[in-house]
Amino acid sequence: MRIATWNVNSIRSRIDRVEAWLQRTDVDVLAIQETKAREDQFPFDRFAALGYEVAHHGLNQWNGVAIASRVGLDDVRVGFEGQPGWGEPAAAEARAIGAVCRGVRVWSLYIPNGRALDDPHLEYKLQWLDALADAGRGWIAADPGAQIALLGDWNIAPQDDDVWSVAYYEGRTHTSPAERAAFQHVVDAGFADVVRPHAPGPGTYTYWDYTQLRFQKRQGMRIDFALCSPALADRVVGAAIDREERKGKGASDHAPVVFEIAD
DNA sequence: ATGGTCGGTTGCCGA
Repeated sequence: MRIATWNVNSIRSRIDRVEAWLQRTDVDVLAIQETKAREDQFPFDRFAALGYEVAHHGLNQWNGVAIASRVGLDDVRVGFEGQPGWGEPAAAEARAIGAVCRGVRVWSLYIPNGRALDDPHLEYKLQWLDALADAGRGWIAADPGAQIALLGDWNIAPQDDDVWSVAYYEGRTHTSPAERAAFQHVVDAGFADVVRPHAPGPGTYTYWDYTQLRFQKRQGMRIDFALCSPALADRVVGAAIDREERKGKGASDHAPVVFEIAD
């Protein structure tokens, strides 16, 4: 079974690209982030025409997460227990949706950006990841054989090799010790990055800023990850980052990340 | 050359 995660940066503006990509890549499950659409705006029909069922959670023009599957989509969950809110009053954003696809509990996650080191959004990001780690630890404790995939845009580059320039990110979000520690909390809860062993760095990225010709200059970041529970990680037989999809007019600023598990 | 780019409830904010 082939599973992928992709921050599409608006499903409505990217639907032609997503459709073409699904047709040529043969993935069974796609976790999507930043749909930037309400439920009534999501192009469910375009996915149905390709044989994919979709569970989507979108509240407004921001965030938005979905799971498209052609191997079943059961027990859909919107958000996870303990997921922190944002705003005044604080409310849960559309950043997490889960579903069981052929026995695998798939989560599509859009971790808060953080915005700046001195911005309250950074504390929100850290709390969000700690809550996810706590929830994930509980899921594995309840069932050590659980097949769980935490997929998405984590907005953190865990290692120095994951950014084109360590110096550039000094004083910015995504590489700070606090953010890296928060990412590690999820790893420590039992979830392993199953892509890195198959797509090692340095110079291996999943995101390139639209500005400054970052893609053309190969100046990116690895911030999109597939973290799997032990039982699922044991089944992974391959993985790749589809850098080709970042090319050309109309591309998302993120590339799809794909991994394959043995049946 | 003090800039450059996308997206959407666009003339501003979030990424």
